[in-house]
Amino acid sequence: MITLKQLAEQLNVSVSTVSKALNDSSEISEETIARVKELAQHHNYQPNRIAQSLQKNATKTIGVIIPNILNRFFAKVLVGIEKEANRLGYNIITCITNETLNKEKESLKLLSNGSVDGFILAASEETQVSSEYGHIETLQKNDFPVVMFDRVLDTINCDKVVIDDSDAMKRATDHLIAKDKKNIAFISNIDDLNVGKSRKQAFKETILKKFKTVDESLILTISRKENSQDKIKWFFKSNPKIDGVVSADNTSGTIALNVANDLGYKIPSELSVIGFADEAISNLSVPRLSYISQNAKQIGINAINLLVERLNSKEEEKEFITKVVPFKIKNQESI
Amino acid sequence: MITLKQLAEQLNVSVSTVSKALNDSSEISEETIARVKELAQHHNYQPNRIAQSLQKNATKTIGVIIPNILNRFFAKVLVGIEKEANRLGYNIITCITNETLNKEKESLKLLSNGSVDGFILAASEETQVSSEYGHIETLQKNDFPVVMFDRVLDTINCDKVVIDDSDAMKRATDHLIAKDKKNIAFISNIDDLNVGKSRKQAFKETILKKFKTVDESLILTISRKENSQDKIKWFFKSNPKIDGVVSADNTSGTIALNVANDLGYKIPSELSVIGFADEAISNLSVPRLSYISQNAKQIGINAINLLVERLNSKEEEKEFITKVVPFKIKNQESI
DNA sequence: TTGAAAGCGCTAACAC
DNA sequence: GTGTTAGCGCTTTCAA
Repeated sequence: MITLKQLAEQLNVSVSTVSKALNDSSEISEETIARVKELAQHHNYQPNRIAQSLQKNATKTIGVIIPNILNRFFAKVLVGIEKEANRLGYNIITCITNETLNKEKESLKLLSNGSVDGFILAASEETQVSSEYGHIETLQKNDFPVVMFDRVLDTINCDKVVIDDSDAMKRATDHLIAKDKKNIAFISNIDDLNVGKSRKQAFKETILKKFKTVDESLILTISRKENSQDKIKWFFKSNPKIDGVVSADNTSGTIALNVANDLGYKIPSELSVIGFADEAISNLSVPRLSYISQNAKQIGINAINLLVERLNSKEEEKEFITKVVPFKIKNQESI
Repeated sequence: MITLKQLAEQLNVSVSTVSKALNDSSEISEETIARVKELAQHHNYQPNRIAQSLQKNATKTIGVIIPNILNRFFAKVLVGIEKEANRLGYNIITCITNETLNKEKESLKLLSNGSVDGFILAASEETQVSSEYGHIETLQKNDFPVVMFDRVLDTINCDKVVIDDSDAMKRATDHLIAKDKKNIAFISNIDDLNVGKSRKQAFKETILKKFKTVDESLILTISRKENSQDKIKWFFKSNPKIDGVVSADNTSGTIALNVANDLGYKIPSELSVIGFADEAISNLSVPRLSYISQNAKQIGINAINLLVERLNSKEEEKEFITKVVPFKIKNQESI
């Protein structure tokens, strides 16, 4: 990598002249600018980002803290963040917490040594259940802007991006009700998460409103250690009256459909299924899963935009906002 | 963020004393070290990484260039890289090329301005077909170590991590042959990729060796625009004699199984399926898919280790090595 | 129109 | 044992 100094020596001008020339300063003559730029081009000069960062006290880099990149939803959010960040001139450093509080703490601490200008964060499962937020508050005390998405902590005061989970679940359930389903089951393998809990809650409320009662035996929660397929199969066999399934996560719906189809259910006449998913996932079941799409990419795009706005107006005391990204329901053969 | 200078002022010592004390230099008295460390702790001092990077001319950051994070394989590799990188004291900056040559070029250029010490790279689809490698060679000329994985370019001379794709495909096919399958089909939605081509080639060779002939009508390639499920359904209906399926990617196998099950095939007696996948994917089909696991995480771990070794011995002229990570075959109900 | 010098936060050679 | 100084590559004020 060639430096300003080296360019200056070769051109027999000062470092500052070269710097100004490359930045099209009006102080420098057209001719010098041309000379400088030509040599810079020739040597493929690129300003050293680290030096710029030190000087400007801004790295143009964002820390993205994500619980689990194997979860399609988070992967998609990351795609949105990355693309939009690049457009805005930012790089992203990704940390995967693997749903642990410890890794989350470590990641934040590590990156808050000047490596990044701000954070985009979805809290880990462990953080949510432990209610330990000190590490995030520390960040804010140290003047790092934080944007939370999806796994949002109510007690933390910052910009947030979410979808209206409860409404999505309500709409999904209503969909089955509208198809005259009477014994609608709820399946979730994310019952330990806040999102999982609020989705379950919304499901129950919707059912309660319609049927005046909730049959708890039609609610299946699957823990991380259990095998979803086995458990769902057992669930159907134990509850033959089930005629509808709402899935709270992005795999149970697929599995439920495939299991039910295998068991001989006529879909959708005898059984309808809807879940949180996307087009690619819906293709993995026969028949195809009807799904609620969370617009994950859009969530990512919103998050990075909120963060960059915050960075660009660090002095002004703007109110924190919570952006609610609309979801979409896609109807397919399973309903 | 508090700085060395500020600490020095508060302690009435020089900046270098503080620096040395924090680094446990033997030049400094026990007592001073204790005083310095106490204040540092109290202020939660962390050395500014950017300043260190500038000084040491090393960022302890790695650029990871990946074609598509929604592909489970790449997501898993990333998990491996991230975890091991953290263990080794490195951060990673992730760029997603979305399979385009252009984004790949841009990402490499952007990060080679001093942002990272080296690169881990899986070439984009477009790069592979275009055979345009100049951007990678430029990197190497500029003394950036590069480790390629999976999507490896033969003409680039660098450390590499791969699995023996051909052998994996051969073994998978042999598995079906051993089950006395006579009309084994091949399904792929990655026929445009090098991996896809080599897997197809290996399949054909294995079939040819056994049956002395390859029935081209039993080879189904699905393009990005087509709907896999529709096409696979049509494929089965057009070729009722199929009694085995090998899938080259990580979705076709699942879809083939679910479609076949829906069409009434008895599995595995009438039809066996095997594909590239992992445990979570295998759970998405009924019955469960037998699969070839690529040990994606291990590939990532190997890649970062090779890179860091290279960084730690930049002067020595070590030979480039290609690490072949073993694959695993997991037998389940589909076979 | 150009250049000299200071400084971002840190380390390390060298003086005292 | 501690301090002074230079320098990593860059930007920016101020002086010429």
